[in-house]
Amino acid sequence: MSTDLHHTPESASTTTTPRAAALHDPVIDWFDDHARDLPWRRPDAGAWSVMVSEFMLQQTPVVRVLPVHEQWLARWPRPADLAAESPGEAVRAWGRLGYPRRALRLHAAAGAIAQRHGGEVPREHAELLALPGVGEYTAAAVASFAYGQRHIVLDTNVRRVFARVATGVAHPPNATTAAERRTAEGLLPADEATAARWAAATMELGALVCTARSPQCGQCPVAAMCAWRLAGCPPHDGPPRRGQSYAGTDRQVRGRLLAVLRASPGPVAQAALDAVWHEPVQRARALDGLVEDGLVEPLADGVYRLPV
DNA sequence: TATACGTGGTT
DNA sequence: TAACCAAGTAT
Repeated sequence: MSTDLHHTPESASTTTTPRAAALHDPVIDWFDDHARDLPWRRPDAGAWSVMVSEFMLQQTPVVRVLPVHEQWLARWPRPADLAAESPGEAVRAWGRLGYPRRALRLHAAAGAIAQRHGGEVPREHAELLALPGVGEYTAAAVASFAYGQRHIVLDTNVRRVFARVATGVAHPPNATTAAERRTAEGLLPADEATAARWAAATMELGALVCTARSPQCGQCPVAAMCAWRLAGCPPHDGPPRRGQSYAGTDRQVRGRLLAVLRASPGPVAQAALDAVWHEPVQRARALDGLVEDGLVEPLADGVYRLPV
């Protein structure tokens, strides 16, 4: 990894172009007027609130995260509070947000924060990245949103905005590329506080206006400067965007099995799990996978429970 | 780099 | 209605 990936204040002001600077004010002004009032964005929201939201928002829409986030912060207001719980309680409280391994990783991250960071969410990008379940995006997001630092924050919304505004294509590539990182660096404001605002603003613009299906270009503050619009809004021409199959997959079986475990306050008998899926080989494979992932604990005599 | 990993709303 | 989409990470 090069130092460029850290996006430190020292490293990037040289790459900001005048054209990039012309985008900053309109987008940030738009954000001032249109930003949603989300709990993790309020002035009294701490880094822990931001971090919990980022875990929950990985591949999950805001509207579904809202109530669960509120419950989590009320129940576990500090990382150490969550760390003191069993991982199974985290999985149970995760409810139907999906990808329950995120609950396990957030619980593990809380443990690491309690143990290695004095109970405070770390400020350093590298320290955040070292936490379980924290990747490049989440580390940058927490450092930027919670601590006001200057980082490129490349989530699916920002990538789509930049693909259109800067690159002139309808959609970003399937996986984040070095070219996208260069584009993002070139657009990132030099000033730290402005960069943090820019990160949140571009994300919100992608979420509310520059959407995947039917962008509201009439509401966009930079429509007149958008490379994609100026090119006539050409349709996506790259490789097909990989869909996520679900029906009939192990993921669906895992979901059903875990739903039974979550609903039960205590251990569950094999028969209750067998009832959720007819095909025994796939059912066994899914259950083994859940055990392997630490989401389920096998007890003696074919009884299972959430991890303690 | 490609794939596995939940869930539910929208078009 | 089947496909697409949603603040990604780990392997």
